[in-house]
Amino acid sequence: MSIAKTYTPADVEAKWYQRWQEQGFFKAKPNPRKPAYSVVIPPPNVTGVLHMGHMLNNTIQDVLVRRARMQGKEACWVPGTDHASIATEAKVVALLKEKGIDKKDLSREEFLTHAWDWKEKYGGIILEQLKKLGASCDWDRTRFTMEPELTEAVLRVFVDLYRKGQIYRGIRMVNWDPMGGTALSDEEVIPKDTMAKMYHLKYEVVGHPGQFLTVATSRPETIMADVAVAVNPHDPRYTHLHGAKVRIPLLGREIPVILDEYVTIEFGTGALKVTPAHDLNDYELGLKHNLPVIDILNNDGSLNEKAQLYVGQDRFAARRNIVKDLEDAGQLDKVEEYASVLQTSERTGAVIEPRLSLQWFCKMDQMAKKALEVVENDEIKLHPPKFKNMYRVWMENVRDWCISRQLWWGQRIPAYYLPDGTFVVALNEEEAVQLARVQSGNQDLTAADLRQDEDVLDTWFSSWLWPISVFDGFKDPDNADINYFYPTDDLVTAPEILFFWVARMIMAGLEYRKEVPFRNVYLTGIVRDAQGRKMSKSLGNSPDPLDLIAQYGADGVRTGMLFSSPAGNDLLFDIKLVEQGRNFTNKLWNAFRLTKGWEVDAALPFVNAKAVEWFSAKLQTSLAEMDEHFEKFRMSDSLMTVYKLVWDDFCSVYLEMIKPAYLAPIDAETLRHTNSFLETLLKLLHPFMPFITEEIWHELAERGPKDYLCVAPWPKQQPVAGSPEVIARMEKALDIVAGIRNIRNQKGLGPNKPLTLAAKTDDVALLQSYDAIIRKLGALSDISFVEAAPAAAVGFVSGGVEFFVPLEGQIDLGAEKERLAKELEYAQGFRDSVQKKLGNEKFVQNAKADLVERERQKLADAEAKITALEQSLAAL
RNA sequence: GGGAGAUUAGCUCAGCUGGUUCAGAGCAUCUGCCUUACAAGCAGAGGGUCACUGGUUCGAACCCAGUAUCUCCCA
Repeated sequence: MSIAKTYTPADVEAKWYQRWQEQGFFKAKPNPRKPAYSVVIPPPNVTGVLHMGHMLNNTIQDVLVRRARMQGKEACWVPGTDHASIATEAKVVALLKEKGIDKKDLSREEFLTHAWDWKEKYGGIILEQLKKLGASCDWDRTRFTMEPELTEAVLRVFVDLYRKGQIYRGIRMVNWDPMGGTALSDEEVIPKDTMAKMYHLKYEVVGHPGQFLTVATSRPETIMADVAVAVNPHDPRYTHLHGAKVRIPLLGREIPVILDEYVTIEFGTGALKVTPAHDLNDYELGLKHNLPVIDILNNDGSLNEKAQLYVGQDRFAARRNIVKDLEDAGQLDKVEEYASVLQTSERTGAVIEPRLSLQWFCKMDQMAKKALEVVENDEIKLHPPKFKNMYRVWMENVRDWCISRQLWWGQRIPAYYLPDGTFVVALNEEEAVQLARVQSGNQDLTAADLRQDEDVLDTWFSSWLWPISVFDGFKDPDNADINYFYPTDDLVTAPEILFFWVARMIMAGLEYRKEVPFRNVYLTGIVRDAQGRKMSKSLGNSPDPLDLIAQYGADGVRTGMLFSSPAGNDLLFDIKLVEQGRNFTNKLWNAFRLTKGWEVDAALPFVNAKAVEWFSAKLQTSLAEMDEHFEKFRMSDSLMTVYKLVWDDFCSVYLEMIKPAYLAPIDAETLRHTNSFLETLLKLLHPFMPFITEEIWHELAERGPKDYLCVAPWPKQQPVAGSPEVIARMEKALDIVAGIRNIRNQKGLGPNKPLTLAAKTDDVALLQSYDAIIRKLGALSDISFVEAAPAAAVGFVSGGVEFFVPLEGQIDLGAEKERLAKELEYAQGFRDSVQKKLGNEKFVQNAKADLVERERQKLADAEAKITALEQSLAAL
C-alpha cells in the first residue's frame, strides 16, 4: 500500500482548484433547462486582505453555492470588490505621506492617478486569497464598484432619484470627521464609552453684577457659539431668571435665557447652554426658538474667526486654554468627571464634530416603508429571525441618508454649478451644458462656465446597487443575465451592515427592479478569539487565514470555522476547532485508505447484508436531516450530522463490521456497497470540504473527463420502508457490544482477548440475526443462551435482557451484588414514577391515547427487568 | 433613558405545536489501550435543582408574571 498515512492537503488543493477552473465548473450562464441559483459576494474593500471574518462569511457562501451546483442548479456566485471611498483614500493619503507627498499639494487628478495606480497594484489581492479557500466564484464576472459600468449605474440612479425629487441638497447637522475632512453617515459613527469632564461655567446675569447663572458643559470651547441658555420652566431655582439675559464669559456677548421642558432639571446644573452649530439637540432647540446659528469651527476642527478667541487653535487645544482662562477669570465654578459617550469615526478614529453643512441627501421614508414591508411579510427572510425586530425598529426610525462625502476617491456627484450659483444635475458634462442653457436662458454657456460639485458619493451609494449592477441591470435592464439571475437567492453578510447595506439593497431592488434583490439573508456572527474578544490587529489575536490554510488545509479550516457557528451567533474562534477539522479530513482519508487496500475474492459469499442494510438506512436518515438543516440555514448542524455519520457510523461501526482480517480478501458484493457508500459520503461532504473529497473521488475509480465530484448530483432522499426498525435493531445489538466492551475495560482485558457471552432471553431470534456482528465487534468466541446466571460471570443489562460474560477467577461477588442492587433500585424508582403517572386519572383521561399506551408498555418493561434482576441477585 | 434578545454539562450550542426510558450533541475531562486504516487514533466512563421566585396545568427546560445577570440595537 503506497497511500500516505496522513492526508497532505498542500499537494491536492492547488491541483483541483485549477482543474475546476479549467473545466469551467464555476462559470454560470442563463440556462432555461436549469433553475437559477445566485449569490452576490459582499464586496470586500479593494484594499483589504483576508481576515477571519471573510473566512467565515465566504466559507458559508461557498457551502451554499456548491450544494446548489450539485443540486443541478445553475449556480452563480458573483465576486468583486468595493472601492471603499474613505478607507481607501485614507490608505492612499497615508502611503503618499510616507513618500513625503502631501495630499494638499496635489490636484484632484494627480491624486486620483496615484490612487488608481495603487489600486491596480495592490487591489484585489483578497480575491486571489479567496481562491485558496476554495471559493467557487465565477471569476469571469468579477466586478469593482468604481469600474466605468458601475459608476455609470451610480450616476444614472443619482440623476433619476434627483429628478424624482428623492435627492436634495440641504443644510443639515452632520457627523463631521475633522481628520478625514468629510461628513459621515450615522452608521459610520462609533460610540465609545469614556470618562469626560463636566465644566461648570458662571454666566453673569445682565443688569445684576455679581449674580451668576451656572451652566454645565463638556465643551467649554464652544461658548463663543452660544446663542442662549435654556432652563426648564418648572425649575424653581431659575424662576427669577425668566426673561433675563446673561453674558458669555470672556466674550461678554449677551444671550437670552430661554425656557424649554427639554432641559432635564436634575442633569448638571439644570441650565443648558445652547449652541446650535455644534450640537444636534441644540440645533433643534435653536430652530424651535428661532435662534441664530454661529459656526466657529473650520473643516479640520480648528476655531475660525467667528470664535473671536483662540482662532486657529484646534478644538482640544482651545478647550485647554479656555479652561485655564475661565479659571483665571474666576468663572469656572468646578469640574467634575462623568461617564459619557464619545462619538468617533469608524474610519479615522477621530472624535466626531456635530456640524452644520451643505450636503446631499437621499429621502428614505417612502423607500424604507416598502423595504420594511417585504421583510415583514417574509418575502425576504432574515436568518436568524431575531433580526427582524431590529430591522423594523430601524426602518421605522430611519432618517434621510447623507450621501455626499468630501473626498476625491469615489463617484463624483453629477451636479454642475452655473455662474449664477444655481445648479443642474446631469449624467455628463454635455447634458449638463444643455440643461444649464435652458435653465439660465443663456445659449452661450459652455462647459467651461460650469463647475462640477467637488464631493463624491458615499460608498454605499454604489454598493446598494450591487445585486442589480453586477448583472448590468441599469445599462441594459432587460438583458438575459439579470432576467435569469435576479432576484438572487441568498445573501451572506454580517449583522453590522444590515442597515448600511442590506436594507438599502432592498430599497434599490424595489425601486429599480420592482422586486426584492434576494430571498434569504444569512447573518453571520463576529469572529472572536477564545476569550470572546474581537479580533484585532492591535491585540494580535487574529491568526492569518493563509497560514492556517497552509498548516491545516483549506478543508480543515472551513470545517473548523463551521463547527461552532450557528447563524447570527458570534464565533469564538479556537485553533482547536481547526485541528478538529484537520483531524476529520485525516479520518476520511484513512477510511479511504482502508477500503482501497482490500483485495476482492469473487468466490466469497456476501456475509454483510445486515451491516449494509443498516448503513443504507442510516445514510438516508442523515441525508434527510442534512437537507432539513440546510433548508433552515443551519450549516453547522448539517455539518455535524455528516461528521457523525462519517466518523461514528461509517468508520467506527460499519467499517469495523465488514473489515476482513488482516490481509484477508473481501467479498465483491460488500466492496461494491462500501464504495458506493463512500461515494455518497463524499457527495455529502463536498460542499464543506471540496478538496479532499474531489481527490478521493478520483482515487476511488477511473473517472471520465467530465466526471468530477464538484458537479456530481446531490444525493436524493429515497426512504426505505422499515428503516427505523432496522436502525433500532442494530442499536440494540450495538448496545450489547458496548456492554461487552465495558466489561473488558473494567476488568482490564485487552480488546482482543476472546470472551464468551451468555444471554438470558426468550427472544433468541433478534440476537441470532445479529450474532455475527456482535461476535465480531465484541471479539467473542461464542454466544449461548442460558436459563439462569452462570456461576462465575459478570453481568450487564441491555434492552431489558440480562447478559453474562463468564470470567473464571476474576469475579468480585460483593461488587457484582452491589451493581445489581443499584440497577434494581433504579428500575424500581422508574417503575414507581410510571405507575404514579398511570395512577393519575386525569393523565389517563387527558393525554393522547398512544402516549398512555407507551407509558403502559414502559411499566411492563420495567417490571420484567425488575424480576430478572431480582432473580440474578438471588442466584448470587 | 427606550427597545429587543438571551440565561440548559467545564466550553460552544441543540431541544420544533408543553407528554417517547427522572435532559441531548460536539469539544474538553477521566480510565485503559501504539489492537497492522487512522495516537490527527481506538474502547469505555463520569459530568446538568435546564439563572432565581411564584403561577397556569394531570404534567413545565418549554406557557405566564416578577427578580437577577449578560448581550445587542437606538437615544
